[in-house]
Amino acid sequence: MSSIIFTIQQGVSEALKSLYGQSLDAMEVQVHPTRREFEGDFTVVVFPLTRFVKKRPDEIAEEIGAFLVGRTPEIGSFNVIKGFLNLSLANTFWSHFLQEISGQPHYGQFQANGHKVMVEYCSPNTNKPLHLGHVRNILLGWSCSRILQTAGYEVFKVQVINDRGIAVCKSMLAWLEFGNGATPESAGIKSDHFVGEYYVEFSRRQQAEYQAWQQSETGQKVYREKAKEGQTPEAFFKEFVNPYFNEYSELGKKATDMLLRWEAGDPDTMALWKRMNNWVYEGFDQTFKALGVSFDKLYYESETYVLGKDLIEKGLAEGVFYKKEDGSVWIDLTDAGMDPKIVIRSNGTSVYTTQDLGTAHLRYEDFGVDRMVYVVGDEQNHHFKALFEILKRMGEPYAAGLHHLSYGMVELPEGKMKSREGTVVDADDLIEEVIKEARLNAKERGELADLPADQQDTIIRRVGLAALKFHIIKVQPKKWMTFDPKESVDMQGQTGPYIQYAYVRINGLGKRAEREGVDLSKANTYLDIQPAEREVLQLLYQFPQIIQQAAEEYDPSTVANFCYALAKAYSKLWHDLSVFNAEDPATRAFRLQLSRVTGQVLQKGMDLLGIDMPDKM
RNA sequence: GGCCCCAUAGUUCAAGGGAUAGAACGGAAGUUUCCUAAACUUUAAAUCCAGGUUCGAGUCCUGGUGGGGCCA
Repeated sequence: MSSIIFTIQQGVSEALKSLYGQSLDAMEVQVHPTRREFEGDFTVVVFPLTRFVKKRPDEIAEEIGAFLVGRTPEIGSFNVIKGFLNLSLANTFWSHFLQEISGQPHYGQFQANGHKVMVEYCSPNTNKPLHLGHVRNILLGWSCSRILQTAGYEVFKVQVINDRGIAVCKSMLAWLEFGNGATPESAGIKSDHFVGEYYVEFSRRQQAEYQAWQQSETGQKVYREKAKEGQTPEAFFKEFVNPYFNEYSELGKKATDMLLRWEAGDPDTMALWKRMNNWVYEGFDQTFKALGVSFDKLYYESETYVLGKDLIEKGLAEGVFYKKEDGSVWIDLTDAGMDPKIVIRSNGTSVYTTQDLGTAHLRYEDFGVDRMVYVVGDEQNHHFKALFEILKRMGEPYAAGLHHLSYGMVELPEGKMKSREGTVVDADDLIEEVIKEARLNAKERGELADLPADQQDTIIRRVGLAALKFHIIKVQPKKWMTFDPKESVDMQGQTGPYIQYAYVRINGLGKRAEREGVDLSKANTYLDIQPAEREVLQLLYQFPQIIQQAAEEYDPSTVANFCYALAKAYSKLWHDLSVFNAEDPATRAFRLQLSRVTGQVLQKGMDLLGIDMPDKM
């Protein structure tokens, strides 16, 4: 299907030549869908043309309009408002369009483009369960990979699991000291939550330890020696938290010792580490499954944190990096507007950037991707800017295809989530909550009453998750968002279930048409296209461009908003016109076909967001 | 100190330099002998401030104000 937009652009270009003897490249002509409140399908913006043609914009518009209608069969009529030339396409164009996409069950799917892209998302720590922030990350990552795949890329989904470090050791230590050998099974708690409780337990114990220490002789002595003049004990000890944990805390020392034993490969420590991490993974897997997401490969920080040093050596030899007298290694990024960046400390240890360099290189070796997308929160904007710049200077072959899909923090109506204040919204609780709400709604409506319990459950899950997922993903990634739990379970208005509902109505029609063996072959004889039908057709026409745009901008919210617009247009059609009970067979056939394609596109669009459609609701 | 991001109805979100800034929730008023009312219709309500560029600015530029982040 050649683009009608390009046809219009070419037509305008020819009109300029033929009417005014001016030449303008067709691609320069501004054409966009006509706004709802005006009549027409596509609009040519004429204002810019006054540079070439010394006439009033509306005069030029009239002349070009007449020229186009005369020689372009797809264009039926036109109207001019100020400098806007609104073109209405012929009914036959829309009729043909519908016939065409009716024969394409995969309308919107692009041909493979030969590019391979990796999408990294989620990247949790193994000391506590997933929370609302991870949910936004996971939904964005999943959706982005679906969109890229549909846009023609071969996609690999990965995550890096932060499975080592002091935080992980804290959970381990707390379990060892206070766990009495309990297991998730014995405690009857989901296994990642079980481990998370020991992390919390550690913090609690250490807090108590600090309180006691403040009253002790040592604590008092430190206060007398180190407090600033006039500083109250409360203020001083609040500030002194970190030095305390590092220098005085018994538990802190035990945790640090454990980290050292882990680094030394102590067998007991390794065994404990593996055991507890496996509990966490088991729990994560349940959450991933509940959210309907998966990964092609997992990278573990315990394996990747040693990477990168050899690349630094190579870069040193090539003059990308430089060594200071103290032995530390740096890269000068000042001409890219950044401060010099350290990549190896003077004691020879590496920094986060170093292992990220190594990991990127490893992934390239693993998959041969020419693009990598990192779905990571915006607090790391600077980190990725520096990382990408370094990879570019190292001459890595995929360096031009790196992208940080940066997303804003999720806040609650009360403000930021704070683990210390216990206001973190847990992912599993959240999922359970929306499903509960969906169940309540379903009961009230009673539509599912005849179905067997397991089918009801499937539907209720889909509806609940649609509410949650759509609520999060409709917001542009880079925007910080306020997550109101009450609104996230809404099922009316601009929500996932609203879109599902439009689909379910269509599904009902389709089933009935099939049951009654309705003949759709007369669909193409219907030409009296109504405004509500035309609006749906216009949106269907945009679908491939929406996918392309979403892929180019790494922005699933584009697709979410499109799905909503389409569902809304269809709901309007449903209200204004009869489909099954249409006046004559041709009209009915046309509307059934239009409905079927709309359902197909809604399903495909929502699939790109990771949202499944129910048959009934 | 340096760099980056955000600011739109009461609230949560839209708006590829283009028309009268669009939805949803909440508020007010309606629609069901007819394909599922999780729907539809009507209504009140917003671009942080001051300059500038442009035929045209929520959008681009400069300077403020407020909020947030990052780098030492």
